[in-house]
Amino acid sequence: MQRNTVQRQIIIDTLKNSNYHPNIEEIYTEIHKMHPSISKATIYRNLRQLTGSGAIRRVSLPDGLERYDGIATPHHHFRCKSCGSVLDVDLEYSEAINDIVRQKHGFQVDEHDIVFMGLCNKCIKQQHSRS
Amino acid sequence: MQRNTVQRQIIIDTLKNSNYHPNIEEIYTEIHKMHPSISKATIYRNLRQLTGSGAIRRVSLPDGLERYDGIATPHHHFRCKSCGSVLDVDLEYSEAINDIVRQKHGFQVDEHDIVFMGLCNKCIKQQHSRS
DNA sequence: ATTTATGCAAATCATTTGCACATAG
DNA sequence: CTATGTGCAAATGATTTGCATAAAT
Repeated sequence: MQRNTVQRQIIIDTLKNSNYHPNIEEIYTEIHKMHPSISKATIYRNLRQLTGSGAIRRVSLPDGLERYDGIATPHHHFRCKSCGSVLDVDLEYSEAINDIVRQKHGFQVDEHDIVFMGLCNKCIKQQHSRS
Repeated sequence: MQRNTVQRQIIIDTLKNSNYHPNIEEIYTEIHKMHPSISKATIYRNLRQLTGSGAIRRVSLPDGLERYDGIATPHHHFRCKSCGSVLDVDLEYSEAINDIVRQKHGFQVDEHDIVFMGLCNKCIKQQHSRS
């Protein structure tokens, strides 16, 4: 049975309080400030475990480390090609699209993730001011 | 200027002839059968280069190695949670959804990837026969 | 009391890189 | 000829694991 350790709770809290989808390195750095005794191995083990149990979500994107998301409900992401930041997208999660794929291919479709790519607002502004 | 080497062509051909999105290990193994002198470093370098130039695509999925796709035009994927295979999804690529996100957030949205997850036909059958 | 989790360090696995040589243009 | 690419082996970086100890139930 899974236990409720101090370390695990700190990891969960850190993730819930972060809204920019940190990778393991960033999570470790953040936690290390207040709790320098928590090891990276523990963070790795817990992130894997929590992802498996559905308590948190992993966000896989081209390039870069895996990122983690404290929001467990499905939602979509935007990744800025310039600064690399990953933002939540306010777009209704469509069950209907799962059905379309199921009907076309016969697969059992449980979920889907969408990753949008382009330039974020900050980088658009910077590009304009540079010209 | 980029050159046209024998090795690069073999890597491209191998990818075009594969329709199941191999990872680097699988690409290497396949190439190694016929061309044992081609090194893994060369495959790494070329996959990176070809992805950068848009000649091939990288498919990033949770868990597992990066996969590569010889089809350069955007399309979506399905990943079987049971056997791990990655299949192309026959679903029209929608530019409209990019616009929706652009209008809502202000981002410049160039493209998006959708990954569906569930059980593939083979694994659905196996599940039934096991019961 | 027993099982699960932690911290550390070492091991493993994937990927990149330095370098001497080869080859495409 | 010269710039780019290759193969090899070594280096790097991320992640996992073995083990003794600690903590949760």
